[in-house]
Amino acid sequence: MTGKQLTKQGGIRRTSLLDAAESVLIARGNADASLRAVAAEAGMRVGHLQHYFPTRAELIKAVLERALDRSLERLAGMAEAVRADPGEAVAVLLAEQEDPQLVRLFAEVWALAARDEDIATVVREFYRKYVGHVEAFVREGRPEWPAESCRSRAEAFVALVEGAALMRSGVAGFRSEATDAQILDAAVRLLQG
Amino acid sequence: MTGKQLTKQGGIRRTSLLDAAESVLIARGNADASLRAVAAEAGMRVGHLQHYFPTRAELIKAVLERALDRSLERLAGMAEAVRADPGEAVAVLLAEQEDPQLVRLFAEVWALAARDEDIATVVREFYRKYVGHVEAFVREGRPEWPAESCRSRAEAFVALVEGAALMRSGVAGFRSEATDAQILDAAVRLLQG
DNA sequence: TGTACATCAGTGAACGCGCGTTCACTGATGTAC
DNA sequence: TGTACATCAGTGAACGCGCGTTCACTGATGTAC
Repeated sequence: MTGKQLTKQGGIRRTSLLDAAESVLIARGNADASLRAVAAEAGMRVGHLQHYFPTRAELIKAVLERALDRSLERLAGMAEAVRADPGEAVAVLLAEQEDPQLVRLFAEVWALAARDEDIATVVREFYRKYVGHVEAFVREGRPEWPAESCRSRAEAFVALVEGAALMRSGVAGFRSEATDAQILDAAVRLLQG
Repeated sequence: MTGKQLTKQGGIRRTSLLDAAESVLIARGNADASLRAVAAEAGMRVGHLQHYFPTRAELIKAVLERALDRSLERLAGMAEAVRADPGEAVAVLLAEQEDPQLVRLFAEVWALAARDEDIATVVREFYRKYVGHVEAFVREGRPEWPAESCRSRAEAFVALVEGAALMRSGVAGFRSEATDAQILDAAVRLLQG
């Protein structure tokens, strides 16, 4: 896709193909997300889809990249909320992760990353930036802490939050207020001691 | 499979089919794990495989059930180690989760559970028992704590440990001693305050 | 403003391939008398 | 101990199907002069 020029209409079509592919990926999973299903969801023909994404691999990669970028933007937008009230901000983060579609998408992301080195690179880059944001939050709250401590706390925080998203979803079904409170407490403790 | 009688040889064959299917599932992922690949890995014909597992869905389910049971047995076997030194026991648990094949298998488990209600039931049951074991560890260490607190701490613990397994793997690549120490500290704090 | 032309948008048929499943079959093993 | 028979183990060909990809094509849009 790198060298391809898109008209205004072309850009719109590309975006709706990504939307369609994302929703098919969430609904059916990678194994059953066929180009025909994606094209149908977008109201296009397969050949037309291939005009924008010549191979299936390119389409899937583009879908995941866009979704991960979106997550990072959401996180970056939380900076002020964290400053105001870290506990409340983390609670909001956990609440956002209750979205079943988001959990399904991330389950696909992890499974694909574990197997496809191309996707794995994208995903590692995502978590590198994710940790970078959290590390900045930690640093701001506890400027006296050494850099390495901020980083490792940020990484442990991300591990907890990602695990919580998975376990609080339908996959494991940990959904009680008491559990949420324990997770929240542990998360905040990692952020600010 | 419920009503099928197996000879001694039949039992051996069934087991090696499960072994083969598990290793193909780990190596290729659910999307690319074909019955032909599994049969070849086991040195059998497809028709022969189907004698033991009439449909693909039954095979996959059996593979996951066996793998999850194995994980639970490993956990149950840790009871004494937890009693002796909880911190060390958790460190061992984290170390075991560094196995890339195990992480890949769990990535498939989560992705499948998020989509297939039959698998989801199996997985929820697994986590119910998993939490049960951890809850017993908490209770033993802090008998004065109320039951609900033990349970919610156990659930938060499992969320942290599962997230850590994923993030410490190739998927995110959080692999520093400092991060492991933070995770360990948070995990032990959930177990015993 | 008009014309020519390159490029992008979109169509539709066809390709070979690997898939899960079905089926009819033979050979091996265990069991009842 | 021997025979008959049911059941399990294993073979191999064939099925229809949906898949990703290729390709030659027409129509629409933008750009250069």
